[in-house]
Amino acid sequence: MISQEDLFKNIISHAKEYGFIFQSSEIYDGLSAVYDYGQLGTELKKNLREYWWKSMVNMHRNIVGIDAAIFMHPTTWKASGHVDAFNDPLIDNKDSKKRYRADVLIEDHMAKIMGKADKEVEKAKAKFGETFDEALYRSTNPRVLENINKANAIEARFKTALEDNNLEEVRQIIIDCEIVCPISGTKNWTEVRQFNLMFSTQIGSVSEEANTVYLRPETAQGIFVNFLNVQKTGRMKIPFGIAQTGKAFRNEIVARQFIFRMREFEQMEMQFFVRPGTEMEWYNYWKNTRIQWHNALGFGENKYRFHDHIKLAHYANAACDIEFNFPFGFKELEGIHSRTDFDLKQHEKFSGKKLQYFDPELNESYVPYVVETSIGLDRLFLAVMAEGLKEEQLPDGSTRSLLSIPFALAPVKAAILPLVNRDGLPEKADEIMDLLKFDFNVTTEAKDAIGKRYRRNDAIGTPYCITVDYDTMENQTVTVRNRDTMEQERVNIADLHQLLLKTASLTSLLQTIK
RNA sequence: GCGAGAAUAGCUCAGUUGGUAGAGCGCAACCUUGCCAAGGUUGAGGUCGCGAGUUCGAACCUCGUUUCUCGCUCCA
Repeated sequence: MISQEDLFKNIISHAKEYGFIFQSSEIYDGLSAVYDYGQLGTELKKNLREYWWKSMVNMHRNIVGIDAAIFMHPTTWKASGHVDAFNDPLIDNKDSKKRYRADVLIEDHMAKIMGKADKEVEKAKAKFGETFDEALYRSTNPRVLENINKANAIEARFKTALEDNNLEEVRQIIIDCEIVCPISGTKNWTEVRQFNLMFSTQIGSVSEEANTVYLRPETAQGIFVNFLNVQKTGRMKIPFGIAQTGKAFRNEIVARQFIFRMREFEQMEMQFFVRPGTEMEWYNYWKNTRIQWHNALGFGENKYRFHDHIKLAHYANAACDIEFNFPFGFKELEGIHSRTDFDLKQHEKFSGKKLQYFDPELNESYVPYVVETSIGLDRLFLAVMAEGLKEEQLPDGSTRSLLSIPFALAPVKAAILPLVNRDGLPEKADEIMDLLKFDFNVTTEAKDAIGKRYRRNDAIGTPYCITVDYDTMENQTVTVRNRDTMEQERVNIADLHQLLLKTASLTSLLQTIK
């Protein structure tokens, strides 16, 4: 039995060995938390993207897709809250050289003070026993009140400082509260600085402040700013959705776990615009629809779970994650958020343009509410690799490396293999490839013993090995070997296309979710 | 960001006290080969992650650094 950690290491080395994923700029020692997709990884990733796109866009008559630019007007990110909310105030202790989040230090300090008040209450509780009125004691005892007031005062001051973006004041609070470094125990603090999680660059030749643009930290805003363009030109009627796949960029302080958290990653997301008041209904609809989509991959329902957010982001009135059981535990794979009208209202405010929909049924205009589904393509890729990769024990005692992913997702659908590399068999294999290559990614290979070629294809997840033998030359049939069962059946060459379509195409997978 | 571990051929890994760089698998060519990682011959591929230091001499010892993994931390 191999451990989860070993499994994860196997995934990483298998992904490299067979050309799924390479570290970025490897010959220069790599770039931290950036990865490249190789020849097979690109195919698999493309299939996953297409599975998502077809099910979300093509299979819903009221959802359309766009492809917004990565660069957006800088004001976009002021409106969205990213310029403020994506800034973490950081402070260093000069003695211990440790770096802390200033807001965390202050919040911990407040928690400590509140803890003192709670302790006082506990003490009194023990003293007075059952007759003790906790609420009354809390609101009257001077020592408890003092601590509560102290904490509230700090909180108010801190909140003001954050709202004014006053970093010096944040530092002053830390000094005034006499917060010490947990390591060195000193109050020798540096200035508070902000570490922006957005990457920035300049447009034009002069690097002035006004020309600073950001690489988008999420794709959603490209949809919100195009809301009216799409609604009007597409004559869309609420409820309707706009979908998009594309790269997003975050300058993570800690980016780890292979392709799970990267600085550059791909999102697949859909913003669904609904009549205000109906958002919870749609929120539940999409929770249900999305989990079904995941379950259609056949990894088992116990691999997924919902995680409802208790602490909601500033834009949301309901939010949950679909978590997947990765080799390193249950982690977020997809987010479903009820974003209210926050985003569109913000863009109205900052742009001065109306972003409203006239609802003919109600005979009134309003800013629609938004329900978002947002999934990380790279995380989905990792989930598929983790589920598929197996070291299988065979009855004869040997083992084989098997990538048992859904047929529809396989990078290569079929390998056409001449039994031997002569007597016209390779040419026959080429003929079969010409029949299939327009609709399916197929390969042909004549080198090495047939068994070795079977195993190589097992390792990259090819569902079928089509073998051309001497009978093929006589009666136009081939043997078709199933990747998972290793069993073979004889099939007419003329039936191969239909077989792949029915069992290994995206169409076949999409039909299971209707 | 902190702490721990790791880095030698495409992959998995040996490498003794500091003394000319190794294996298995894989890869390429040819031969052989009638269905589950077959055999043979030949060959390519490494300044041992990178940079300093110690030493007559460093894959090996010391320091720094990069990258990866794990645990904290963080995470719209």
